[in-house]
Amino acid sequence: MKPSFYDRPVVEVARDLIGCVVRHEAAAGVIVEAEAYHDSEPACHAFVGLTARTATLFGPPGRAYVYRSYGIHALLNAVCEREGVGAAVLIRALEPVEGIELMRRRRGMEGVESLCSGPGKLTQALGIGLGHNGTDLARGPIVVSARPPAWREVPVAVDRRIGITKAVELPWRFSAAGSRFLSRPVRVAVV
DNA sequence: CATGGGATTGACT
DNA sequence: GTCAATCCCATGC
Repeated sequence: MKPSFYDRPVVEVARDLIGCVVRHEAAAGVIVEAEAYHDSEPACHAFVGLTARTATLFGPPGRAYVYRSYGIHALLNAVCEREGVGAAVLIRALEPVEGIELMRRRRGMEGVESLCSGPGKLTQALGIGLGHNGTDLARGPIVVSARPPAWREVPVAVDRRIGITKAVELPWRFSAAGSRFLSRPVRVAVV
């Protein structure tokens, strides 16, 4: 997707990313779950302002923000809104579509449903690491591209974000309604 | 300079 | 359901 796609309110981008494809080398999947984060609310890393850690978030839209979570996992985000605003969409789950054997080897499991059903799982399955922080999502090596025809009109469910302790009430989690590949079930409404 | 806390996962009771 | 693993970085002394 072009940078202009990401240079919009982060909640809109999160919703519109459902159904888009993430590829890294020989592995690819359709985004079935994503969450929005914005520097105006305390669950966002950028809430603390511009620091070494958040520099990518405040940078130009359309880049990858990759950080280490719980000392173990790498989590992938797409930086949104204009430079100077700290906002990003966390990619939380993919439906695997290509390189499934490679994903199985990297994850050490068989079931397709568990290969990319979580933000730390999908980076492991796709071979994404901290070295990808700041890279361009239009140029690669991680590439996000438009919805395939079958995903053009996918119904999107809305829910509260997962795994956070602040601003838990915001309905900023989006997912492909009824998908078997989510990190956790949806509790609320469908748009 | 020391410390505390995660946008998680997988193993275990 | 509970819990440990593990490390970067923001904060506070």
